Amino acid sequence: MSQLPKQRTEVSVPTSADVARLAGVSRATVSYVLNNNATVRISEPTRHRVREAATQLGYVPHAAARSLRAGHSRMVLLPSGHIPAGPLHQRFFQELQAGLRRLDYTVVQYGSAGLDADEAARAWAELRPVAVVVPPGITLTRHGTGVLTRSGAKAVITLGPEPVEGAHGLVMDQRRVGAGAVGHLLARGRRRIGVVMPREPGLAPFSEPRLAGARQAAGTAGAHILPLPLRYEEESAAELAGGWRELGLDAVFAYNDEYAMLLMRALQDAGVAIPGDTAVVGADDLLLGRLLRPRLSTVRMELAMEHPLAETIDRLVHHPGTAPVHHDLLRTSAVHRESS
Amino acid sequence: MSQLPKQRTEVSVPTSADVARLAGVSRATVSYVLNNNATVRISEPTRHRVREAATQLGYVPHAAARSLRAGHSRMVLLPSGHIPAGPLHQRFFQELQAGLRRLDYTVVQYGSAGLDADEAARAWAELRPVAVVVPPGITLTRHGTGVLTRSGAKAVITLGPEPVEGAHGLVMDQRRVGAGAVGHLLARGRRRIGVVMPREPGLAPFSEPRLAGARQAAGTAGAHILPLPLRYEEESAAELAGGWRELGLDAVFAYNDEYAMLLMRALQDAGVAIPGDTAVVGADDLLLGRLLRPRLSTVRMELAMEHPLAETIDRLVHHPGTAPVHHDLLRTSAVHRESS
DNA sequence: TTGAAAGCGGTACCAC
DNA sequence: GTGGTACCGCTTTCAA
Repeated sequence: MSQLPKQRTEVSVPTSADVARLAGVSRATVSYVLNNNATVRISEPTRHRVREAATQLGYVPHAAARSLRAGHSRMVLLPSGHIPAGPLHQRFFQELQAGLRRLDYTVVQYGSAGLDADEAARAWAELRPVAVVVPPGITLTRHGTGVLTRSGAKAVITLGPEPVEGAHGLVMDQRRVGAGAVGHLLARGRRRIGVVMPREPGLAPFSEPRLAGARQAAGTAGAHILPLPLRYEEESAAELAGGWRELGLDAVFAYNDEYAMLLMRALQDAGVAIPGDTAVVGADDLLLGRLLRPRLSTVRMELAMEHPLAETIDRLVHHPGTAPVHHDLLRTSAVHRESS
Repeated sequence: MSQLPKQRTEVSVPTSADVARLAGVSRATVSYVLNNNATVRISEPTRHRVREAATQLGYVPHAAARSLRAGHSRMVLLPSGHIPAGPLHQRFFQELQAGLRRLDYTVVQYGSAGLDADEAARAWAELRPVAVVVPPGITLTRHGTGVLTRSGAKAVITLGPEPVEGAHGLVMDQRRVGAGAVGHLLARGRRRIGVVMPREPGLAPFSEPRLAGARQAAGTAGAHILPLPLRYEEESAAELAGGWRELGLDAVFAYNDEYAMLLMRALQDAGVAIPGDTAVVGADDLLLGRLLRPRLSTVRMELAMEHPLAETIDRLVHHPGTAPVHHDLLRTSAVHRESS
């Protein structure tokens, strides 16, 4: 465009060469000093000059250049979707992140909403992460797993409801949630059980298996299951509650505590007695559910991990090639309160 | 350790050189073809052979190498903390992310919990992002801003309650929330107003300014403000409610709807009439708040953005050096329901 | 139309 | 102790 000798309006970013020049040493020395390389002995005055120069220039090493040279990164990639995580996942990721940081990994969440499964896997692979942890709600295919491992990922771990071939599966089988809720309702003598299916997009990876689990539990007992689509809005709940008696249900598993609270209020407003006419069970054991009257019965979820996931990942990184392992981590327990 | 000639158990990751070799062309040609470079004409047979080779090898370009060569990345970094985002922020980030993706940026969240402000800024700078968007709850210092811009970030934007020198501030002044709540309560004739201060760590960046805003609004009207520490647990709420009458309050702004629901239940259980004895106001306008009886009054929050943030960022990236701009985006409106 | 080669920033081997 | 230098994977200029 311009004939000018390359505009220099932007102050150029200092490199290790700049530090070397200012300190009057070579780039090699700069690298040794700043990385506290123990295999080589550098005199104290030199070390000082290098550090001085680095801080003076505001030098920050270039992670990409470093990992390019090293041939590997210490980045653990967590694809993230658009689903607001429940309390279980929040705690889980919190811990995972803290654990990985302690082991000196860089944890990065990559927003993958709106990409199809294989596009997404390719996009992740471009970053050359050393490990990828795919949360429930994000689809990972067999092909995607292949792309990731072939691009150098030492550990590909899926947390989704379904195991994926080639990836390690620390699976959280959502069917347990449905089964737990329905089991509880059956034990309390209920036989015609509605199961709320959120209409909100993106929740299907959770709601479908929960329904399947509910059906499974009901099947063996000869009980009846009826899916009930519901939007997370008062009008939708009022509508569902309006036709409630015609449904002939004596219980409902409401997907989670939030939908349960919504539906329970609508049922009460429609004159349905709880738990007299209909028992209501949620899931997640939210604090707010305990504030209702009647107090909301719920399915509590916990993760059964012998070892923190961060350490498992670290082990996989050091010993790759381990045959994929599949564990179901989800433990559920029905919590009986007053609504069932 | 071992004398073996470098274990080759791990299949090496295919590079553009591998693709070139397989296709019988040079690396340059591979780059041209795979990037659809329009400035150079490559024959159709060659293009085909290259693409063929790439898919056969499962070639995925190395993002770090690419941006190293290019001298810049298209990565927008979103540091993230450990604070569960409210509905406002969730929507906001959802939109931001989608918008940035449409403009072909790579959006990456970087877990920064447990790092001090300047360590964190340095860690972000190592990734050489082209832009950084710092959400409320993450501290960015003036120094941190300097580190980021000197490392090549074209846009540093803070969303925190406080503007930061050197960074663009799309500020969300949380004082408005407190002021809105208290203004509403004053208008309804309340004069002795409690303000719930969550004891949970990490919420101070929100709760402190909300309290300040409450004080400000009360000050001009000669009303009284009393901070009320509260843990998000039933016992803590029961304790607070137990000594309620001695506090002599006729209203409470409960930080947000969740704390409001918790406290309101405890007050009702302690025999405090709502809104008769004490008015309760939350914030966030959660659906669940509408399900209580009395329905929870709240402060609704919205963002007033003329332009989507993604486009603003894109503009800043193309025209850096723009003087930092500070806008307060937060618009609040008190929503009167039944609890006040 | 294609290829050779330089160079982005950092690390580590090998000389001196 | 310290410096020279090759190289990681990719893009792009310049020549052929």
